[in-house]
Amino acid sequence: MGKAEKTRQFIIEKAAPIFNRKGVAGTSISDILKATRLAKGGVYGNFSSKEEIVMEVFDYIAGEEKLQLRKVTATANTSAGKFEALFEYYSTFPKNQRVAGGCPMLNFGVEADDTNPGLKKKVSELVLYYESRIAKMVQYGKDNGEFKPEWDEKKFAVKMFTMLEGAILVSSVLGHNKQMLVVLDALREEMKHHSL
Amino acid sequence: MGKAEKTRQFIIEKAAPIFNRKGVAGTSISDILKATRLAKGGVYGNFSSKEEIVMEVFDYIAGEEKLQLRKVTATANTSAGKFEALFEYYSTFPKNQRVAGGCPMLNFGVEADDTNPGLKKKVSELVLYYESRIAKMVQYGKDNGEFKPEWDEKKFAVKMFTMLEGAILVSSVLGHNKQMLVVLDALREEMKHHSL
DNA sequence: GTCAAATTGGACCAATTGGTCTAATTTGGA
DNA sequence: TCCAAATTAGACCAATTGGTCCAATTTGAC
Repeated sequence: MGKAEKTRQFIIEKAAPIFNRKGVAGTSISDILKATRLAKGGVYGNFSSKEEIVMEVFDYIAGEEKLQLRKVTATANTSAGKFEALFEYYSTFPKNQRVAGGCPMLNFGVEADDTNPGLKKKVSELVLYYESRIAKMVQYGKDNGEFKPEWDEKKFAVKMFTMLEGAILVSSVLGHNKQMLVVLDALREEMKHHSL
Repeated sequence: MGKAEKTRQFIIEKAAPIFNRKGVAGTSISDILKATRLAKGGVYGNFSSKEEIVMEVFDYIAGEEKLQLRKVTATANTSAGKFEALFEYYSTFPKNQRVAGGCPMLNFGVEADDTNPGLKKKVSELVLYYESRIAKMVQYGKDNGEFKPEWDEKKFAVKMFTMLEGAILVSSVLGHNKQMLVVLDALREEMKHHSL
C-alpha cells in the first residue's frame, strides 16, 4: 500500500462513522478535515469530490459489516448455531459494531432513496446480498438435516431481514432494545418450529 | 383560522413532502420558499427557525398518516377485517400516502437519531402509538371472539411494526414491493393461525 | 371603506458549503 | 542520500446557508 493509498484508506476510516451517524447531507468536508486532521489538499489530493468519498465510505462500512458477521457466524458449525450467534450479536446491537452509527443500509438507504441513485443502488445490492445469505444459511441447514425441507428459506430471509432492520430503527429511536429482543425471540421460535 | 394561521398551515403542507423526501439537513429554506412561492419574510414572519418548521411538519405528517390509517381501518367492522384493510393499504405503499416521501418514522427517525433529540422524541412517541394501536386491535379481536385468547398482542405488535418498517425500507430501495408482499402474507398467516 | 395585520421583495449579514490552487514543506522508498 | 511523491497551510472562489430587517404593498375582517 503506497503512501497515497494509505492516506486514502485513513480518510475513509475516519469519515465512515461520521457519514453513518450524520448522513451525507449532514456531513461536511470540514467535519472530515477535523476528524482526519488533514489539510484540504490532503483530502482533495486523494478524492475528487465529497460524492466519491461517500461512495467509498459506504463500501468500506459494508465490507466491515460483512467481515463482522462472518466472524460472528464462524464460531458455530451448525446452521442453527450460526443463527443463534447472529441473534446474540443483534441482541446487543449496535454494541459490537465495527463502524459506529448503526446499520448502513438503514442510514444510507433512507437518505439515498430520493436523492442519490448511485448510492441507492449500492444499498439495494447489499440488501439482496444479506437476504441471500440468510436464505443460504437455511438451505445449508436443510441439506444437513437440521431443518425441515418444507421451510421456505426465501420467505424467512425476507421476514428476518425486515424485522431486524425495523428493530434496529425502533431500538435506536427508543434508546433501548426491548423490541429487538422480542424480534429475536420470534425468529428463534420460527427456527425451532422448523427444526428437526 | 386567521390569516397568519392559514399561511402557517400552507407552509407546513408545502414543506412536509420536501422534508419527508430529502431529510432535514437536505432541505433548505430556499427549497421551502420555492415550493410556497412566498417571500422570506412570509416564512420567517410565521416561524422563528427552520427547526420550528421541521417540528410542525413532523406533527403534520404524523397527523395525516393517523387520519389515513383510521380511514383505512374504518371500512371494516371486525378486527380481522381491519387488519386485512391495513395489509391491502401497505401492499401498494407508498401509493395512497397523504404526504409523499415514505414513512416519516423511518425518514425522520434515522436522521434525528444522532442529530436531533427533540425530533427523536416525537418519532419515538409515534412508534409507541402505532405499536399500541396494533396491540389494541388484537385485543379487540380477542374480546369479540375473533382471535384466540393466548395470542400475545404485544409481541405481535412489535413483529408487525418492525416488519412493516423494514419492508418499507426494502421496497423503497429496491424499487418494487415483492418483499412487502411476502411480509404481508406472513402477517396474514399469523393472524389466521390465531383466529378462531 | 378603513385600518391593522400580513406579506412582499429584496438588501444585507456572517458563516459555511464544496472545491481549486499554489508555494513551501515533509515524507519515505530506491 | 536523494528526489519524486505526498502533504501542508491557507488564500481564494462563487454559491448557498439560516436568519434579520424594513419600507412599501396587499389583504381581509369589522
